[in-house]
Amino acid sequence: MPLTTGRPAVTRTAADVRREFIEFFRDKHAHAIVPSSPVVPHDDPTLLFTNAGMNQFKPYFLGTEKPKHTRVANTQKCIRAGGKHNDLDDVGHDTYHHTFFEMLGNWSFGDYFKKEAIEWAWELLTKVWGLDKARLHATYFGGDETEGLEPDLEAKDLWASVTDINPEHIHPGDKKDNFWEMGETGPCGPCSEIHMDLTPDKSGRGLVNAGDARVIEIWNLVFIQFSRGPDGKLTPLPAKHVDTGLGFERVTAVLQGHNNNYATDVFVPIIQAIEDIAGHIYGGSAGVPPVDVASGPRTGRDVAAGGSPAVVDRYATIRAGNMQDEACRVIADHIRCLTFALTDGAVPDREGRGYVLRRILRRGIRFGWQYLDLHKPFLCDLVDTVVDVMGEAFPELKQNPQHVKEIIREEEESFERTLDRGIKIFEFAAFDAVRHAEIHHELADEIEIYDRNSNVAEVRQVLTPEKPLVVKNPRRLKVCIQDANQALFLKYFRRVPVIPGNVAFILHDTYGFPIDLTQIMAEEKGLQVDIVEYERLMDEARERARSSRGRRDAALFSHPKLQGFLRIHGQTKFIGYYTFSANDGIDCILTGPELAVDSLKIMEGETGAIIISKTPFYAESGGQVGDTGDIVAKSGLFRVEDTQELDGVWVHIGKCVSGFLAKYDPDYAAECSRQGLKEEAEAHTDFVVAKVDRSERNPTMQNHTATHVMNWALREVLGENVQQKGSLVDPEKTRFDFSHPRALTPEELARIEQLVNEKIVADLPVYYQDVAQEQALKINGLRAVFGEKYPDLVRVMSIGVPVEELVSKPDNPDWRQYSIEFCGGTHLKSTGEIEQFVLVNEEAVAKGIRRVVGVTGDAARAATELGAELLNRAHRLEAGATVTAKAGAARAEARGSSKDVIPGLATQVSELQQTIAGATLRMVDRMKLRDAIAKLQKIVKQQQKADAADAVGVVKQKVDELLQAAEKIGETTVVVGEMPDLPVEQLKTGADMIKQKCGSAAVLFGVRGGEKALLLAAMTPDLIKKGLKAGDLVKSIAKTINGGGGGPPTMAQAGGKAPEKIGAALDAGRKWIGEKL
RNA sequence: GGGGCCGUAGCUCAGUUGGGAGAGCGCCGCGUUUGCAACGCGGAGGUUGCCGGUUCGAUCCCGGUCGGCUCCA
Repeated sequence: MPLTTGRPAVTRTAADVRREFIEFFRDKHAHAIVPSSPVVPHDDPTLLFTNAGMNQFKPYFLGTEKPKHTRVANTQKCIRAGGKHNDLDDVGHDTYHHTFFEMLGNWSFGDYFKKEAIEWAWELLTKVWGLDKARLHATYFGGDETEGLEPDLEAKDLWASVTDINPEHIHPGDKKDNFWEMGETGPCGPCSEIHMDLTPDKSGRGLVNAGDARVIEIWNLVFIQFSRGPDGKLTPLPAKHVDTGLGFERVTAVLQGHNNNYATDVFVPIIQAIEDIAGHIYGGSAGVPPVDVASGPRTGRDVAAGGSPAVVDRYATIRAGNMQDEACRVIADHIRCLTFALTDGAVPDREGRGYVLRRILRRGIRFGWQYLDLHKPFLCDLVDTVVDVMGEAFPELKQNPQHVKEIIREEEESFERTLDRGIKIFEFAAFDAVRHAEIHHELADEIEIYDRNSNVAEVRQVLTPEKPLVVKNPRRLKVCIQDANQALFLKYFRRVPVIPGNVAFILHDTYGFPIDLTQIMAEEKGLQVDIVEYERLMDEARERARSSRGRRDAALFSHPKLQGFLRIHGQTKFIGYYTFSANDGIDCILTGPELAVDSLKIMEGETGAIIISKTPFYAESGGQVGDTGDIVAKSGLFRVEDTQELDGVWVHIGKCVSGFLAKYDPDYAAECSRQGLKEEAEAHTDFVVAKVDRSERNPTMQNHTATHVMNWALREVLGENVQQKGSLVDPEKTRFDFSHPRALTPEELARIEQLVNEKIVADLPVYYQDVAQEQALKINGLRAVFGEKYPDLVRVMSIGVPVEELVSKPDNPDWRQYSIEFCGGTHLKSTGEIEQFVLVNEEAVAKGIRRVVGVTGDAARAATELGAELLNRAHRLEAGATVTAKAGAARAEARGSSKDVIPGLATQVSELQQTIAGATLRMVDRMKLRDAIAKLQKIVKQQQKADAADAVGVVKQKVDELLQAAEKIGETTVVVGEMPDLPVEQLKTGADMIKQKCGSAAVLFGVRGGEKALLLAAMTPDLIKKGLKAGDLVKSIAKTINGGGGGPPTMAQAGGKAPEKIGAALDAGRKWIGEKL
């Protein structure tokens, strides 16, 4: 099946394809080559993963940034999983869906357009790569009446005129296939796709865009020429762009003569590595000559290396339904995805993109586990192969593969535990289901259920076929896991020979056991899963999650109004670096539930957002929170609670707290004037004053500048490997996440604090200046966030040395002694204004990532003082406790009794602990306090133990005394008397002693304890039979001591608030016993 | 962002109308046995994650918090 007409396909490797694409656009058509952006978009929280080549060029299309080059080409690593189009479940099942893939692309930003894009694509495919023209089809946008869009005849004609494509191979396509949009609004335009016909006889004409695997799309040429406004209308763009995407894996497959991406040298080495680990032969022996016994069994290597054209490549064979092969494909795909994602800084986690990765990872493990019998970590061992295959094109893979492997290994081990647990639960459920079926069919019509751990048959329950048990509370499942006891199965499971839906659901929802694994395991045992019920429960759970969401930010981000606004008014001018108030007319007022209503006015009590053309309010960015403050008009006051920036527009979100504010609109005002609405007219021509709340902004600036100094100090103390992973700066604190393998020691924390405070004392001036990115990146010691994308002109901030000096001598080694960062945030004039800095927390947020929290100024002072005071308190307690413990021991010996040697120590320690938990303290102080409290708790424990030992002696003595004074009624000893104020357990032991000694005894103790009274009663079994129940006794006399009580017949207690009535209560008790006996 | 589950002895975990904290394994001691495996007897080991509330009384009920697991968006 020759797909090309040029030189033999086998000689062109994947690396050749990638290189030839790049060379073609660079050398022949003057494109600048840019590196792939990371697959994890650190700067775009709305996007899970980079899922298209255009992601990094989005600002150019939107017009918010100017491109450096007008024509660009590259290969972009992409991950498609977890987001809108989630084909995770198809991966491996077919031969062309991937979680990770490369997108080759060429772009024009207002440079060339349709003609060149079409001409060059055709040139590359047919002339350079020699693809068979008879197999290539092109599509163009066929127009759409509802949109009022004409067909893209320009593209159609170009195909016919600038290429030599068979005119019958040019097909129109509808809006779904041939009109591309970036989102609800924004740049869009018709596109033209190139499809490859893989049918043996080149008869695939009719299958273009039919979703048939035999004719696949390989290249999409998008012509961006419109912008869709918020009203849904399309307006032509002044600058027209080209955005193309050529699926690297697909085109490589085609060029190597395959209709199967896994047969290319992109995947074969990985599949071979899997074969070696699993001992499975992919593609089986189909078409492979018999094994040569003398040279041993064939391995994958032989075939790939052999390259004998006579042999059908078994990596190209698809054995439908062969799950071992499918597992190999799944694993090969997933390990590529994981290696790239982890390399670019993502980490498997239980939420967000980390969760998507975890799912991919687990899917890989599961396929290996289920179909290839790989029950030990194996994915981690495949990382090296991926690095071998891809490391040349993506050198970042070679940086630290060991790290990637470790993360994967740990995940594999933890999933193994999950599987183990799930399998146990499943097996009990399965056993139960089978068991019940048998009972139902073969055995008696009545089953006795015995209590566990009891050899004597104590019948608890009798089941009959007419009275099946139904699971009332499926959570009780765990009972069955621990007890290999059939009685409990019967108790908790339905009598049906299927795995109940709720069991399957809980396995999935709570224990993370994949449903299809449950099903497969059930099939193996000849059981079924109640999948209908399972799905119902899943839907229910989904509905719960869906109904309870709704975030303002998300709504705002997707708000189409702002896009339209941007075009009319342009970007907001931020003037807040040096000024804190501005005078301007209101450009736009947004109100309504999702800020969706474009209003003329905002009234008192209404929440909404205000947009003005210049503002001193800092919008949340670079970790610094948005400013708060007021927007003041003559007619009213708007309180700004948060400031956000969207594509260059500053949005002041808050509430109108008095009067009203009106949009600046002279025309409307004139209209109002004509109608005699004077006040209204004034409001619409009023300039408002936007004032930042300094009481919040000042500490925020303190914290932000401190963050920079701290970032520098962290590297000084912990080394070069400290990479910023995130930060949050608000008026209260600075929170900073960075890569570091272990917890910080108290010494390190103290050293960091010290370095920062030294810089504060030195009162270094803060400098900033906009510098070309290229130039700025050369500065020695400059800190940038890994993976963050910066504009071409960056704001460089440096502390202690002017930016000009840095730029003039970028490689000066001294620069490492200064904090130099890219930053758009607001800062102090000099470090002295930070006043003081302390670290108040240090913790792990993910493997290899630590988080520190620091405070400045007054908060730092307060934390330091409080720490000193609490430490003082702890030390005093400790000193006191040690002394009194000794004295107390002596006294206890002398008196033979001691309830509490150090009065209130336990309470004081617990109070101290509570204070610490909620307080802002220096981390080093907190650590010291923790140690001190641990010591104190030890003392408390020792004391309690000693007390208990003492009490036993006291109880014994007291019991003897009471026994001597006890009266005897018949065979029964009646012991009624007062006991010392001891822990209840000790008193109960005393009552037990009496019961044991006497054989038949009624016991009633009374205790006076400060403001409380306690009664404790106990009865021997013979008396219970006679109707003397301890519970009844205390209930009947509890009211005497102004309290209440109860308990089982053998032992009961009551409490009350009248200790002086103990005597009376005991008398009443004595009388009660006497009457009953 | 919203759910679910778990936290009890060194380990694995039991423990329901709320009423004196348990089992198995492991550990220590003694015994049985030619020895091993095994068994028998005895013992140590607990702030029931932490804080608060309800109650005469909380491992148990309620609220909060910390940590682990898990699902959905």
